[in-house]
Amino acid sequence: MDRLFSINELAEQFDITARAIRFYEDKGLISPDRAGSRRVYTRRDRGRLQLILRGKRLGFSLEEIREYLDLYDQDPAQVSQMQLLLTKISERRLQLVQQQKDIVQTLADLDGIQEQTEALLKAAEGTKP
Amino acid sequence: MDRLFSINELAEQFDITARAIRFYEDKGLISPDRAGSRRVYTRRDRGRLQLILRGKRLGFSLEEIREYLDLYDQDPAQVSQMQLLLTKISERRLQLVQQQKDIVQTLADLDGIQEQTEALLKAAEGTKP
DNA sequence: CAATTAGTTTACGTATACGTTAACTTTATC
DNA sequence: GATAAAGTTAACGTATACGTAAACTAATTG
Repeated sequence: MDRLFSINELAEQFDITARAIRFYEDKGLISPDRAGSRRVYTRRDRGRLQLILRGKRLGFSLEEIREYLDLYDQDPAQVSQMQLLLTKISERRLQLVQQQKDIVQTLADLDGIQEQTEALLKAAEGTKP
Repeated sequence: MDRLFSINELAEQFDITARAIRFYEDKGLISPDRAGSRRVYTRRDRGRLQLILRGKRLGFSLEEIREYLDLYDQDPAQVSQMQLLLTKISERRLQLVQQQKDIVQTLADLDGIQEQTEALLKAAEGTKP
């Protein structure tokens, strides 16, 4: 049940290139085991990759995503680091809430344009037949 | 009441550089009038700039934003273009809805990490005093 | 065992989104 | 009328996120 994946399997699953996955590794976002020289990915690695792609869809840079992944990895054993962690979380939260507002506004805008366009289409239908 | 703006006024208002604004013009996202050689921005131009920045916050490329702005500009007089317009709108809508889901999921993740961290902080408080 | 097939590293190339001088022109101010 | 302040174009530089080609190795398959 606990499958392992090759780099090309993951690439296919997520519709990205193996090159991209290697690049994320170069930048320290993911660290698969090796079997000899071959990269071997666990389900956990796969989950990380999913988080990376979600971060990208949200418009974050790979550097920002790396910081974000660190939030998950932090074993918050050291109290000194925990406050920093909470600070980063609330910063990230502010960005995301702003994005939510932007999306709501943009979807409303699109609604408007769509309605106008559809109305004009209907009017045009009545004209020609 | 219908103010005009210089490039540096706009730059300051939106906390970006004049260079960025000129760059958006180079890429065809905005086309201010000129007074001699100086760029002069109307309130409408200002609105466009706001849309550009919103698009950026949503992670769209300038090229995508240009297409998006075209949705606003389209005088949908030609029926043939209207169907294309509606198609683009629904494509954009799919992206934004996916982003909404991503944000909800990510905020939930952050909630989890934050709760855990705060619980650990409280436990640590009880330990040392 | 020859030949795919899959994977590896290294290195250079490229699109995007500006930053940063440089050299020049207007416009405003003293 | 000199000088500063604001603006202009042109050109080169830079960080990010990969694409692409080369040259190699290891594993599988007929």
